[in-house]
Amino acid sequence: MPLWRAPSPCRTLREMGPDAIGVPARRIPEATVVRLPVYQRILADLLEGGITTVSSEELAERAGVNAAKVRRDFSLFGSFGTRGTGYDAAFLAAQIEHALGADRDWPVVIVGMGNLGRALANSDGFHSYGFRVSGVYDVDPAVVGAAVGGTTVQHLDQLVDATAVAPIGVIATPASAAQSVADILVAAGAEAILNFAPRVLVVPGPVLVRNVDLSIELQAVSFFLARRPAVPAWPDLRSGTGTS
Amino acid sequence: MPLWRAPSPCRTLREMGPDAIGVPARRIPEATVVRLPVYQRILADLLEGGITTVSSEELAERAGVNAAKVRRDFSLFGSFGTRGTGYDAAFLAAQIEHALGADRDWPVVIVGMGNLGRALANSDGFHSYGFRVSGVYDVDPAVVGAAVGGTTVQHLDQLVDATAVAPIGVIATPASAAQSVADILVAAGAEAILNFAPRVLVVPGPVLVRNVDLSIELQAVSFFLARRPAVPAWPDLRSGTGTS
DNA sequence: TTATGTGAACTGCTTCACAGCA
DNA sequence: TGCTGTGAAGCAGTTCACATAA
Repeated sequence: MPLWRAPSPCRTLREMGPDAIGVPARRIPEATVVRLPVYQRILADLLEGGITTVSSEELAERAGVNAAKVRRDFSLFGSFGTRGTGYDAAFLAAQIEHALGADRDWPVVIVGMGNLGRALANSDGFHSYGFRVSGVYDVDPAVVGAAVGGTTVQHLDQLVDATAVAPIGVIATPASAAQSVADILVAAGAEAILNFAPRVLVVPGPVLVRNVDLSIELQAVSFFLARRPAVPAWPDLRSGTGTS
Repeated sequence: MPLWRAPSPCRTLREMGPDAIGVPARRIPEATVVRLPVYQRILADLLEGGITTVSSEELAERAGVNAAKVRRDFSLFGSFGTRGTGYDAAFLAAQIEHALGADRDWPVVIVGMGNLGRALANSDGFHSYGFRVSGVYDVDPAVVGAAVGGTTVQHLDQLVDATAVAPIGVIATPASAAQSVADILVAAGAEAILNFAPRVLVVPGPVLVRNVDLSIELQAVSFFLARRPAVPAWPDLRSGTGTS
């Protein structure tokens, strides 16, 4: 997770004003937010397979969570299901898409074109759900000018106010450069920063920061393995829920 | 986050038996586990800067969390601090290192040598804290045989039981290949899988799975931005806590 | 009959506030 | 006096269990 849990405010629809279209005002738990993309992916798979209706149980199984959680998650946004039947996959997918803002255009700039930056710039996830890589930056002369993910790598100096048209900045630089890149992104008007560098960033209040640290998850793995009761050929308690 | 929160059991030290050396038996919350690497990083910085003692407040500020949380986190492992003074940075770092299992050797195999796989294989995080990339695999003939992160890329077919000496498998393949790679890793004896592919994996009970989905975090960003009260030039409530 | 939507209970994590110790 | 360690309170997220509706 990700990782560093954001204590984000997560404003309700009612607080949002005009955008709230008959949906009850609720605070959406962050835990729910990060499950929405998973449901969305599964619904897309189902639709592609010609399945038009799905129950909370079916969805829960595929998402590796429990059915009550699925129902609770959706109920936070309104009543999308039909009792006795389940959810209309297409309708549900559209609701989630809207909730995630995936029906809007989200230009993204990525700073740092090492392997990670290139992986991100080329990934499906950064070219769908409304996202669009509008610019990629680096400082290495050997990299500047190259074509990556549909754009040409520009020098970081060019970033000055590129974020005026790209509210989301992604930091994929080494840790040592992360804070100064964050400062540049903020100065250029970034509203949110997705930080892949292992550093805690300091940014002004209104800028949203989310951190993803690839090696923290690995360290969490070693933590759990280190205190495992010695590689048990232990009876299958459950098989199939994926996570855990 | 990382992301998909693992409802992991997180066994206590006492349950662990022999390894528990006078430390109180407590269940360590997952939330604490993922903070330990952050503390560890900060302590390393402090030590490098010649600072030998640190208070929970100082540490909290640098980690972007609150001081009570820092104290609670450490107290779960024992009483490491000195009242009136703070924590001995080196001692604390050693305790965290031990808790995370970073004082052991953790061979890791990585499957999928696209940009992400290469980023991981070359990253510091996979070559420190006890981790060691013992093998990297792919199926693309154009990639097999190349040198990456200190080893040579082998064909996936060679993986058969490489995990006998590498309990941790990392999946950095496209989503479509993730489940079959997971099956191979499990068959080869993997005890834990760190999955970067956007797919919920199905694995037998005792295998620990943690998922990191790079684009879910991006989608969470758009969720929060989408319901922001319209780019407020809004009074700094707080500046400096980084995450939010 | 079936499966949603939800009050209520529960579990887990965070934060407060202060006793206890250096 | 200063800062840790921790009961107790508070808050967030999950799960139960069932009323409700198709």
